[in-house]
Amino acid sequence: MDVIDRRIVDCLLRDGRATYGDIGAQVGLSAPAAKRRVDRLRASGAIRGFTVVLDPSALGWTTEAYVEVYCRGNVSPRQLRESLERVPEVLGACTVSGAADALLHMAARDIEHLEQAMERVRDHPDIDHTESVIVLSRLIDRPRS
Amino acid sequence: MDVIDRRIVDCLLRDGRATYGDIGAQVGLSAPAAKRRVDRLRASGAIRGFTVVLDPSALGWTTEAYVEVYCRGNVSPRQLRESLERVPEVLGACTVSGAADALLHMAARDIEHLEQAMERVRDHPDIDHTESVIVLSRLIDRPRS
DNA sequence: GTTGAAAAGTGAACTCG
DNA sequence: CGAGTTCACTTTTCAAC
Repeated sequence: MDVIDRRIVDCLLRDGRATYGDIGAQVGLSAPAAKRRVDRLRASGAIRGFTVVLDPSALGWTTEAYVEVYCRGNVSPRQLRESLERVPEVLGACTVSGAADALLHMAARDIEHLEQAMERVRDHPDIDHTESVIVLSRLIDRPRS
Repeated sequence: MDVIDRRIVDCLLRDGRATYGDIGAQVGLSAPAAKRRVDRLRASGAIRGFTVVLDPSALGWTTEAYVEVYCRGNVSPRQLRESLERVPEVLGACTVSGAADALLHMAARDIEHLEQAMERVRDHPDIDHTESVIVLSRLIDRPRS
């Protein structure tokens, strides 16, 4: 993963459907050379795939929340991941430092839908309680850099 | 935005570089019809664009944190956004319910880099103090659904 | 990096409810 | 008319050199 790979990744972050010709032109490579680099990045796992960036409000899921999860005793991260994966409203989850065991990023159509999803999260036997913060307005949403 | 549009979006969430032929095959349309729908979704703003999904660890920014921001007095969300946008390590930001005014999602190469970025965030005159939680391990990272 | 065959993208003309 | 289809034509992909 060198400087050119980085610049290729930058191109793809801006436009995931850029043609290999365009990518090559921006980094000073021919289209096949650019494609070979992208293929290599995919094979190595650095590039997981490609996706569409949606306007969250444009299709329903306008209600977001961040939820701190407090567990009973010691729960392995693996167990926690497996149970949280079953709740599609959980967009992101991570174990964190501090008093809470994990922090979840959740999204739902509305408050009612969010509440239902949080009940499903709390169904897990190891979860003691949760503390949630509702998102009022999103200021920044950068895909990743 | 009807049922077919939803299914097209699902295809693109799974593979943002899917060909119009593939998309059409999955939703029962010809390639040009699929393309016209995707073009329409882009024009309407429902689709913002396309991007690459990276393995976060594969290129450097392995250190993540969630930062609660407490402001002095009343700060407009617009002002806050404008100053936070100047810090590239801020991947996401939103105003929230509860004691804090905003919650930031930040990423950096390492703890030292993160500390520098947080200093830049705190440079803003309206920010009183911050409380941060370091991410230990990421359990789930769904692009969005 | 270059080449060339196969595949995908894309606009136009056409058809159906 | 809006939405789909087929058809021609251009551009891109991609494997071989």
